Amino acid sequence: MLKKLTQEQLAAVLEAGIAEFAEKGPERASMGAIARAGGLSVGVLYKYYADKEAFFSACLERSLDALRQALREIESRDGHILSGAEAAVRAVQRFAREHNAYLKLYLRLTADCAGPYARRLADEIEGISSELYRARIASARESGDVRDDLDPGLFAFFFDNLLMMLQFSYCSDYYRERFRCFCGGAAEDDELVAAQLLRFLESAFTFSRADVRHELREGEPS
Amino acid sequence: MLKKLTQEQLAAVLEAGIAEFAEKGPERASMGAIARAGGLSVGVLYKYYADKEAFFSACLERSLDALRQALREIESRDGHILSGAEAAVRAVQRFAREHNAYLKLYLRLTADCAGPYARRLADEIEGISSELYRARIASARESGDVRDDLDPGLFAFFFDNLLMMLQFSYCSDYYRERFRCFCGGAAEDDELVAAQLLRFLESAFTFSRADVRHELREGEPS
Amino acid sequence: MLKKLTQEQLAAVLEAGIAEFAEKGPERASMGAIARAGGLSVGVLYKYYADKEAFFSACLERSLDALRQALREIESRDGHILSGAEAAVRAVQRFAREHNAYLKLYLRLTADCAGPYARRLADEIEGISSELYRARIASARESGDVRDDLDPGLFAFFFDNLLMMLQFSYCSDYYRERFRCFCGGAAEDDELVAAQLLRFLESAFTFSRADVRHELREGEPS
Amino acid sequence: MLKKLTQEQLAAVLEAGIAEFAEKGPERASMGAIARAGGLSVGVLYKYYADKEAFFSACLERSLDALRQALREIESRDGHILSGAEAAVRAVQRFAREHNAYLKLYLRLTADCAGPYARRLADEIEGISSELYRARIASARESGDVRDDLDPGLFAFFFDNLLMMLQFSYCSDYYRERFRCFCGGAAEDDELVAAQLLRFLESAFTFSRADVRHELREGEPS
DNA sequence: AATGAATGAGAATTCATTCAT
DNA sequence: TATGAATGAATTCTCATTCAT
Repeated sequence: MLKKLTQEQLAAVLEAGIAEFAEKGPERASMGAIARAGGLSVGVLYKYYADKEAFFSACLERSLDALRQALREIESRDGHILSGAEAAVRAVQRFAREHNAYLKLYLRLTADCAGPYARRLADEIEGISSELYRARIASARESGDVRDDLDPGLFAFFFDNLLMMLQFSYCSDYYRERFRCFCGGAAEDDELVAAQLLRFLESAFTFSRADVRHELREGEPS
Repeated sequence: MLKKLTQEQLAAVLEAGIAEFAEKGPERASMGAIARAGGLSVGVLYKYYADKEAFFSACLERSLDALRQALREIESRDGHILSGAEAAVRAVQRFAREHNAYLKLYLRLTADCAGPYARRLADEIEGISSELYRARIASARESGDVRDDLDPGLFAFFFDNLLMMLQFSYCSDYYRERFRCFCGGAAEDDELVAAQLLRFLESAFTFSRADVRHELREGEPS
Repeated sequence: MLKKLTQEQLAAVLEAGIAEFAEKGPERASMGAIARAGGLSVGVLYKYYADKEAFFSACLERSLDALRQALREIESRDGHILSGAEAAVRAVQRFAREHNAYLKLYLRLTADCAGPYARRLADEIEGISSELYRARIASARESGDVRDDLDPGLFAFFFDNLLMMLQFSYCSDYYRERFRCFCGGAAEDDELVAAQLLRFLESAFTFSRADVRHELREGEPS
Repeated sequence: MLKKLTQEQLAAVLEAGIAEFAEKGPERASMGAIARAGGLSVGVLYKYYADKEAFFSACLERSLDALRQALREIESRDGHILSGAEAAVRAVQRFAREHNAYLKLYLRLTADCAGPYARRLADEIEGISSELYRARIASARESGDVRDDLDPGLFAFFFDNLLMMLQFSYCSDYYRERFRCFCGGAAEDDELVAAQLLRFLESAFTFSRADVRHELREGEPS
């Protein structure tokens, strides 16, 4: 009996598929090209995956596993919300550098408005992070670490928006160029970007106009 | 020499193209269907645009013209940077509601990593807003309206990121679903969203940890 | 405007299709080969026929039109049932020589047990001839031209069976060879075959054992 | 040297093949499915049969063996030619009911105009029955049991044609439907069909117009 | 110059056949 | 020697692009 597709081969086609799907889009990606890139024949590919659709799903699943894994790592961190944010920012930067293609694919799917995945994907992925962030924000609010004049959902939404855009700015040609447009060489300096974003977030998270006024008043002599 | 298409005809195909591209995606959009919908024959379409790619690019350009127009309106406003931000947020909301298809198309562009236009278009489009925002921030910094501990480029970048994501959250199926994941029904309440985002921005723009400490100290009796 | 497929071209592809379907069978027939043989590109073929199935149906319809036409010619003849039979036999011979491919196709379809056409075809084609023959036999019986001890349906069935086999014996390789096996060179001699078959039929049609006995008795002197 | 497949295994694949070929047709029948159904691996199947074509041929051969066997049983019968015909008709009916798939396959063969086996098989199979029938007719003619105004070959041919069509009328969907078209419910009544066919044959076999006239004359008083 | 019919390259998918194990 | 996984040629069908009218 011939050995089944080894784990390496399997991983290879999936990676090839992710790259091709990310690069060309699900429609223009060619199963033939993927098989070749993955080092096997179309035939086997179709032995393991019923059709393009099924194979695409498998590629997607692989990408999402990595995404979820990354999320879970951030999730596990305790401590001050800002250090959580820092962990998230760093994770985003690392993930974007390491799994460029995964994010390209993810970005493409989010852009394909008519895509049959939009809804399911959104619920599956964003469900995790939205829940995570909201909970974190709620508990931080209780301990007085964050302002209390913002809706936790919207608060989490704005935060995640900043992370998403950062992610994309590392992987899509368009967003990378845009990043450079805005920031010039600073775009290459991960440390700088992280530090500045955290400073931006710290303020947004922490200080409400009311608080500041209040603190000032508090500080005043009676 | 070709008799130019009348302005109406041109507008008609481009709008037809925008609608079709936004709906079906660049791959599944059919040049034939677009020509028909625009009241032209494929032949003429190909007289004016070298190929599908070029035509897509033209549709995009038209969408972006509208975007630029909206930007210019904001640009013209003077006054405090926060009222500028408010104008921008409102503009984004209005534009997203009115020109759904334009934004879908724009989103697609940003996701098409292999698109040969990505780079050029990024420079062209984002160049405007980045310049605008940076200048505004610089002048606001001089007048003490915004913090001075952030790189103006990154500052502008973070701001624009929030606007971009808001935009997309109104037009793509994926981002709309994500919006709901995070915010529930609040996603439908433009006023609430605008107000909360502005509050978030105000803090991020205005208060640095140093300032707050400083102000507290300043407020203390000698 | 380019001319639509001319009638000749249309006829040409259909003939090419009939030939290919008859030769290779509906599955193995290649649309590409048919288009080439018919002198046009696959593209046009698919412009005029939605898919292989639809094109096959069109080929079939063309064949059946010819068959029906031939039947109608026989049908119109009046007179003695044996002269009707003679007309039928001659028609079968002429048709088989002229429209070899049509009959090959027809034979193939009748052999494809699982084919989706079996039922419909049978009803459509055989309905005509069975009705025709039965009516003819019934009237011939009334006028005493044929025996009256056979069920008209079975009678017609046996008659048509002989015609069918004769038909096939002129067109399929197998049946032609079989024909030669049985009859040697006589198989080539249409006149001889027709004459002998008619003699065979005359007896089968006309004389029942009872009649013969009866006639003998009748002829006897009292 | 290959160890031969055991008789059981051989019989199993061939039967599986016959069933699959009869059901799906030679094109859509899958070698893989047949091997599986027959309890072998594709590999072995291809060790024993060069290709699909060759295997199909072997299945056919097996079917035909059964046919020949049935023929031989009829052959052995002596006696009046009409009782031989009766035996043949009954054998056809029994065989058709019992070995449906064999006949379907045989029918397919006769329809496959391009089949490279058509010729050879026709010679092989039809050679037997044509020889048998011709001899029988010749001896019957000598003993005055059948008319003498027909070519023995054509005579045998017409007779076999009637048997063949009867056979097919019991097994192919098309011919079964046609049978019903012509005969209605009578098609189900084997006894009736046999009786009527024999009556038809008796006349065709026995009475020539000349004979009848002659007998009449003979019967006349001098 | 405009038309839209025709072209044909290219993509998905199947399955007979091979061949490494 | 048996296995059944892997191969890849061949087929259907689509649609961007061309070009005869």
